[in-house]
Amino acid sequence: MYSVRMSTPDRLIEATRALLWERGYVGTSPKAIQQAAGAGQGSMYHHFAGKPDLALAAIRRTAEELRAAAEAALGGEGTADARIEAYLRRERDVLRGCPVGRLTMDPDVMASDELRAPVDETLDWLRGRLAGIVQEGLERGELTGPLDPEALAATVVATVQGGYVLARSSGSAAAFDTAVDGLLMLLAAHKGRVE
Amino acid sequence: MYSVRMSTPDRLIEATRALLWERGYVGTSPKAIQQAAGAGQGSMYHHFAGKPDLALAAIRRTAEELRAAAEAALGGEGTADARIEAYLRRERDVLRGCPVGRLTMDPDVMASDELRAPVDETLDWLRGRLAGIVQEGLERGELTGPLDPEALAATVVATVQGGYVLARSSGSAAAFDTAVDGLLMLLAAHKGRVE
DNA sequence: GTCTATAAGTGGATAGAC
DNA sequence: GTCTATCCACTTATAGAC
Repeated sequence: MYSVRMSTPDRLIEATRALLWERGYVGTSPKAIQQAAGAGQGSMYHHFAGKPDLALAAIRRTAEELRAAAEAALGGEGTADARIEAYLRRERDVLRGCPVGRLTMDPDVMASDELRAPVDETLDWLRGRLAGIVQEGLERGELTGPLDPEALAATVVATVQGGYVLARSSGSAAAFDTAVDGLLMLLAAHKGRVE
Repeated sequence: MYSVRMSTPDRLIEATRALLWERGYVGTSPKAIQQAAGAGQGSMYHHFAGKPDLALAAIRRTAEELRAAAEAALGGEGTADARIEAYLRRERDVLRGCPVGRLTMDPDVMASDELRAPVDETLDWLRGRLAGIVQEGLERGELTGPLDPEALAATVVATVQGGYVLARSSGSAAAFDTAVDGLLMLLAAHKGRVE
């Protein structure tokens, strides 16, 4: 039950975000959303056309938040390798998984172009942002080749997404950290000299 | 509808495997299983106690198959790095995702110790198997340090699991391959000399 | 072993009163 | 804007006949 100080649409969106994160789209019912939001049936259908419409609003908000959190780590002032490490080590609710990435395993989300778009765009933006940082690092001598920026960026994002899988499977956040440690260990061989 | 030459329990298990892979546990109903298996309601409940029981049989079979497929690539004769590369590049139904890993995003699977066990055990076995190969590679000089076998193994598994996420998100298997390319590129710096 | 009947509850929504 | 009533299909079974 979200704060009464939030508007009903906001409470509905926040409840949907939490449920999508925890149970996915298929596992989330309008009824569950209404109960979590403290809103009635009629109220929900007054503000949103239905479950897909509400899910879209929730997914967009979650995607935007993820982007902001990633940018906070990636947009810093340090060297390329330091910013990538900051991103990899940023605080996460590891056992809950990635609120955006988990949607890729949801058949109904993937079947809808509208619902799928924010997911695709977010992960794509992240890869591009990381690739740019790697490229920059190579140009500045903070990273030394041979290193393909696009490939490294994809590996970084994949390690994070897969780290969530390992953590949830084992029931321990440590598995995520171990995967990140392994990636940073491999990356260490490509650190350039500080000038 | 599976081959009539399969026993009814087998057809039910195979149908469940396919549906779990595609739609997850939450998204799979007994009715859908029965239709895919060409079996009636009564038939299904005669052979299995219910949905969780049938899912357990399906998950166990899928886990065993995954293990066999991984071992086929990892148990070969080549150098450590060649076997890891063989594992990473083995043929996969990339856009369908990992039939075991996707279950970690299923709330009902994670909530059940019985259903979760085969998932955890499979990914854990895989990590251990890879770590052993890395260790062996270091001892034989096929790989050169500094390289923590456990961490590298976790990164390899995470890259694969995350590669599926990237591929499904973008709708293209190429995203998986790019993530794998990035990992192999990083690993290349640790290849020892062939004696 | 397989089939049909039955059932209480949920899923996802529409209609109309307040 | 929010509430209650109503709807039909689906979910996840159980019971008992064949």
